[in-house]
Amino acid sequence: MQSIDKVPGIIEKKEELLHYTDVSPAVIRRLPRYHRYLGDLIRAGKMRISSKELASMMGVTASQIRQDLNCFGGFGQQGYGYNVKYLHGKIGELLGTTEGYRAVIIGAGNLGRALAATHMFDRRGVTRAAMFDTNQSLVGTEIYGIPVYHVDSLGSFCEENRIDIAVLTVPKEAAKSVTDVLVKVGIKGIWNFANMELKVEDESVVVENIHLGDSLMTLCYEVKNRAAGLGAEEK
Amino acid sequence: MQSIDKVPGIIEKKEELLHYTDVSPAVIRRLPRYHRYLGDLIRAGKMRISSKELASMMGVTASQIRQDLNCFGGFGQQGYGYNVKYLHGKIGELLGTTEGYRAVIIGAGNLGRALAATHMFDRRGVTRAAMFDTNQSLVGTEIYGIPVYHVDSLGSFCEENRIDIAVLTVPKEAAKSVTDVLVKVGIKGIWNFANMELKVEDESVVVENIHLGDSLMTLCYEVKNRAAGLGAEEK
DNA sequence: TAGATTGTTAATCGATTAACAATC
DNA sequence: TAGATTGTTAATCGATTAACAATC
Repeated sequence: MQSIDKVPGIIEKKEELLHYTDVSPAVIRRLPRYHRYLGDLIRAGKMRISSKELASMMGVTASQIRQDLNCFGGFGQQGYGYNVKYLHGKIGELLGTTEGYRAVIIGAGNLGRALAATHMFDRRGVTRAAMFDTNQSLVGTEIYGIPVYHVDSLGSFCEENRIDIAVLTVPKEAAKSVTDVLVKVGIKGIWNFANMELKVEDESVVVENIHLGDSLMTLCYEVKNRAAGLGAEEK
Repeated sequence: MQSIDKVPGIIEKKEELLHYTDVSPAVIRRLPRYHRYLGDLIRAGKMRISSKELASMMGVTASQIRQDLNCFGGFGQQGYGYNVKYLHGKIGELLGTTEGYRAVIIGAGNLGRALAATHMFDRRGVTRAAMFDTNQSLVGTEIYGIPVYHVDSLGSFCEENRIDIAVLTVPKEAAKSVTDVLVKVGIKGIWNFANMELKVEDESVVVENIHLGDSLMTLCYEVKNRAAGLGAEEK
């Protein structure tokens, strides 16, 4: 059997990760989950894993895992499986963790603070450069080590500091005007928690709308129907 | 043309909304979005809408809307379209807004507070009955009008008050033990914000795992690839 | 009635799974 | 070499779209 540490052949395969504009959204939405599980495996000290084993851990088919990964080139090795650290790193690269993205959080309310407090950003290689709010008693302070500025200075701050991503936790009413500023200064991505679907004309801006309410409703649907379903089965 | 207010025939069609165990998850995940748009239309004073018009608003096909709605029976009327209020109400029913569900929020940190502060719950007919935390300085207080109790009393509270849904905003480490208590007292649904995939053996418990980090990573992927894609097109 | 638009069936498209040859 | 497991093609399955008859 081969050494577990050294995986000859894998590292040399493909040095450049190109942009894959043709990969289906379904595949892309699964990548973070793979990344999470591989992170757990690293922490558990596991060095290699087969698609079969990972599949049974994740509750998906081995075929799907192999198919998904092969959208981006061969990360594994026949007869061996996948090197956990290597695969984790590669998926991380695909997901932009090595790009050094810089983010601002707009809105320093409960949700803004909740997001600021997590390690969600650093863990993914994203720097939280600043927070913005209209509340004068917060302006000038720091929240979890992140400086808070007035929203009025958002535009100039983004111009003076390279900012890639904006996290929007402002009230619905403020979202539009904040977005206009962000688009003007060339923001690349907006993570929108304002309770509305943000539409941006500029094609170079990526918007990810979060609708927690939709998730709650889906849960309620399942609760309602699970109960009914189980009741029916008992009869 | 018919009266816009009265939609003869529609109301009488199907009085009982049965449980639809065979409807695909893809359809169910779209229902909350329809519900949102219909809510907006009500607020805008619109009385009726065709699948075609709604489709163009939402950026989907009219076919999909009709197909989706027909999984649950006919909500529209040939030659007329859909009555906005009626359809909104029916989708709301499907999603359990009329079930009078009662929820507890476990964890009174930033995220717990953020969720407690929103109208997300009342708007969907869900009552926030109580919050729970281990922090003694919070126990006995109220947060946005919701009483805060010690986590130790979670089990007895749920037994004494009908609680359907638990919102988990506790640290990863605490999630397992809290879940055990919840399952024991017969919780129906768990909305899990702890940074891990919660698995519950008991088949009658529905779990909805939220992974905000996955969403952030997807955004980063798109930012990375959009940039690359646009660059390529310019050449 | 004529026009409009649904409900529903049929056709297409895409995504998942199975199978297996390639190869480590 | 033999065994294992990937990468990849082919088969299946499910979801979306198109079309149109039913009907308000």
